[in-house]
Parts: sequence; structure tokens; C-alpha cells
Amino acid sequence: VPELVEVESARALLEARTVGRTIKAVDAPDAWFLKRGTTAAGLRDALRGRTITAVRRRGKQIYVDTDGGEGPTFGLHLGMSGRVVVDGDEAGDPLIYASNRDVPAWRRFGLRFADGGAMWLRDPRRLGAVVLDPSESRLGPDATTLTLAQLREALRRGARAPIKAVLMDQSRVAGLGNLLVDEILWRAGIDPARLASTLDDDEQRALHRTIRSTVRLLLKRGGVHLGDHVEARTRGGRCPRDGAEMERRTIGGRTTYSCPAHQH
DNA sequence: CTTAATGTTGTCTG
DNA sequence: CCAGACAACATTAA
Repeated sequence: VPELVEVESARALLEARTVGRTIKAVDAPDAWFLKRGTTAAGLRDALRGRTITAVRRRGKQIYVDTDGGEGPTFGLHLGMSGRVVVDGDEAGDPLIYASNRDVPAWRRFGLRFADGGAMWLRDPRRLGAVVLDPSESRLGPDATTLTLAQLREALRRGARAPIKAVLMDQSRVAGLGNLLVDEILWRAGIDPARLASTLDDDEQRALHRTIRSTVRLLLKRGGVHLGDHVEARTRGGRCPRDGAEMERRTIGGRTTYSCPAHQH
């Protein structure tokens, strides 16, 4: 469930349904899923007996705090196909490009609570991750609260890269992925291949407004796949705004759809 | 069977 | 050392 919008609904589900509950056991059957030095034994020792006190998010990263900010924190990343399940319930957003079936082998990480319930992270593609006490400084400012000054700094640092690559770089702006960036640039009328340094002041302001409004809109709609341009993401697809045939390219290493008629 | 998929990271190069 | 490009990672679904 990978972009900011889906990660936020996973965070909200965890906050509503796990805060205040005490961890009785940790299930981490897949060592490959534990990253940056995290081990199953380390997680078990750190988390057993702890009570969850808060669930935070920055970009696509979820942080779960235990015991009032003094206990350990663990990070959950949903990768390309990860999904959080609490007591058998998941967030309402649908997941495309991945199955929603509950195959036991896809439970890459889980917590059992003292009250008898459980949460787990299901990830068919196995590209998600669990990290104990993750560093929180590797991500840029979150896209939901991005200021114009922060956007300008991101553009300045990535001046010679395509604007799309800059917006997808999590160390510059956190939370935007392939679909969301295409939607934002489509709405802003900016060609995703333009080098970041070529945006003038007016375009920077317009882009900043569009990032914030688009993220807000899709949070409200409940999924990045509910954007207006998504239906045109197919070979031969037409721009919903002006009917031109969409252009398909690879930019920043990802499949990119844009409208040659109104994105410049 | 082939291709592509909402992502991150390590490696190579300039 | 910094930016940028790209392959690799693992697995499923169309």
C-alpha cells in the first residue's frame, strides 16, 4: 500500500486499534524482512511486555512508539504491496497490483497482544521492512506539510535531475510515489522530464500549491489510484482534460504518463 | 510466456 | 564528497 495516502490510512488504523494494547509476543519469521541490523531476537527482547503509545508517519514510513516515548520504537514500511491487518481488519482503501487474499505465508511480521488480539503486516511481494529504533533523519519533509521554502530547497539540491525524480526522492520530499507525482504534475501542467532548475518562480509556487491540494484531495478520496489522471495510464490512453493521447516514457526509472498537449 | 507493478538501496560514474 | 542513473531485490497478476 505504498504511497503517503495509503500509508496514512494504515497509520490511522494502527492508531485507532493498537494504542494502549500490550505486546505479548512478536512474530518475525522472515529475517530478510528485517532491515538495518534488526533481528527477530532483538525485536522480541525490545517489545515483549511493552504497551503501544503512539503511531506516527513521515512520508511512507510508519513509526510505532511504545511506553511513552521512553520505550523502543519500531518502523514499518509497506514496500510495494504491504498491508496492515489488525484483529483481522484492514484499512478501507483497495490495493491494486497486489492480491488482498490473506495467505499465511504473506504475514511477514506480527504482534500478538495480551488481550488475545493480533496485528500483522501482510506483504506478498516482500519488499516492505521492519526496523527496530529506526533513524528518522533520512527522510525529507513530509509532503502533507511541505512549505514553499522546503520545496525550493529540494529543487535546488536536485537542480540537474528531472522534476519527477526530485519529487520522488524520499530524502528531498517524503511521501510522494510514482502515481502521486504523475497526478501532481499532470494537474500542475508541468512536463515530468523538465529539469528542476528550469522551473521559474511562478511555476514553483504553482507546483507547491498543487502538491498540497492533490495530497489533500487524494487523502479525502482514500487512495492514490483515485486521482483524475489514473484512468489514462494505459497505452493509447487519452488525457481526461483535453483528449490528447498520453505520452508514455521512463523518467526517474519509473513508467511515466503525461499529456503532451498541456504539460510543458 | 512475457511484461510490468503505488518502492528502496547499493553500486558505479562523472 | 555530492548528484544522478540504473540494476537488483522478490513475487504476483494481467
